[in-house]
Amino acid sequence: MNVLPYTPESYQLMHDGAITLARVESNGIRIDTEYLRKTARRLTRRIDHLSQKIQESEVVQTWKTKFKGRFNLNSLDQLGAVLFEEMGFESDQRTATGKHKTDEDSLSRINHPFIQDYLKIKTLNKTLNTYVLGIRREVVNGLIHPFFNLHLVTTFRSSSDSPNFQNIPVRDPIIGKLIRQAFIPRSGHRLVEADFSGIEVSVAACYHKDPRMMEYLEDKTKDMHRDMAMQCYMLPLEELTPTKGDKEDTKRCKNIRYCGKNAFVFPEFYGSYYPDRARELWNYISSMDLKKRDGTSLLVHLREQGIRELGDLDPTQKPRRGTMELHIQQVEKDFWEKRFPIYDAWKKKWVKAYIQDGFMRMLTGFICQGYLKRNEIINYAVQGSAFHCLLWSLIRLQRKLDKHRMKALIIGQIHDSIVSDVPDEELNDFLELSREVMVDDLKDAWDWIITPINIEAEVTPVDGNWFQKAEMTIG
DNA sequence: GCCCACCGCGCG
DNA sequence: AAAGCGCGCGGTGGGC
Repeated sequence: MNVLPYTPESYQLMHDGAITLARVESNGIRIDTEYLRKTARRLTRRIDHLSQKIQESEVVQTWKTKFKGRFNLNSLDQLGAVLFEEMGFESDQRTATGKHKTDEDSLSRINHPFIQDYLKIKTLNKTLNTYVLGIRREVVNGLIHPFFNLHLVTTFRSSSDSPNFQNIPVRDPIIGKLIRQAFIPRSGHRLVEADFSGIEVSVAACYHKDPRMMEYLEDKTKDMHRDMAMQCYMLPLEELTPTKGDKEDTKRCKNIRYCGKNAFVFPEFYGSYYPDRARELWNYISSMDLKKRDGTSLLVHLREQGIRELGDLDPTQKPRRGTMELHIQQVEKDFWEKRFPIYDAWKKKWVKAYIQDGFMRMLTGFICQGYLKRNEIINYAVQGSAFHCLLWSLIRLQRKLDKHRMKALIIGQIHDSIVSDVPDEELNDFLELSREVMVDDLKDAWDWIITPINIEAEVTPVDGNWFQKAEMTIG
């Protein structure tokens, strides 16, 4: 049986959302085109220089001999053939269609000086082509006008294109700085980014209502990501509690916590399982240089705890003793059976109901149907409703800005955050309005939100740029 | 010259 | 029993 994919209230949200986002698109985002021009030149020079350098490498020599006139440094197919068929490097990693994988993870296992330079060139090319040139191409009268679509995504989230404003680099500080310096406020303004903290975790909790998760969300002294990082890396709490005023140590703790969050907690929520978790947690130790306060690598620390190697990661074999694989298998079991059994039970119940009914209804009234995999059934409801919290807030914020005849402009949206271009003199009012809408009004409007909602705001200096955003506490 | 599948990678 | 969710974009390589 087919069901209308929306209820009247969810239809209204899409309708109001489309109208408000049209205004956001029309406002546009100011771009420093002169900076982009210079950056393009600099990047091009660096790429040329590095490309020159690797010409001497035996890999390129072999490559040219094999492919002659067809030689193309950007061809990953050719690179795979050179490395794995010609030069005899081992790889058991294959793509869905059976080709050798040539992503960063696979390539970095190859011990050859060429690889580092090649990966560097790849990153610089991506930065230049997708971001510097891609953004500059879209500038009209000093502004870009990214589209924010509401009709494309299966989960009823939004997407953005031309250019995509939802994937601007930020995780790599060097690349993030390079690109974000091009995003600037209008004269006398600041850029303000207001985002929900952990909205997907909160929304998920509104579905499953696991009491242990509720404790984590309600008690600000508790920290799930930190706790899981402790358990995964077998560290005492003390090792994850930064020494006050010590910036270096704060960063060390932050990095370990980051790995707990992004290599264990979120992937587990999305449906990953222990072999992949063990591998990523293990790789992060070297790539992020994770260490204890006294400077010993977590690899050494784990060895002292009896974990000497990663393991075979073969799902048909039982993990061996003394491996990270076995340890993380146990952490995973504890995670779902002991820590969050109610969450676990909800997942099973939710999937069973979907298979029985043929559709699911989100807390925001949107309806998903069709042939979905287990992980999709679990994740769609959470991802969609989390975004609807943002969309509802964006609509409401625009109404309040209009009502108060403010000059602040909403210029973009990134799934759980709102980006605005705000005159300096309106800053305090704007931040207060944002808090009012995203925290108070939202909870008043939707009584299914049974968890605390928190937001953070990051603000740039007047006439600064997006890279200079810094956190501002607004409750 | 255009279209498409695939791969890889940027973000939440 | 299965085993990471959602996007957009750039490049290659093949087909028309």
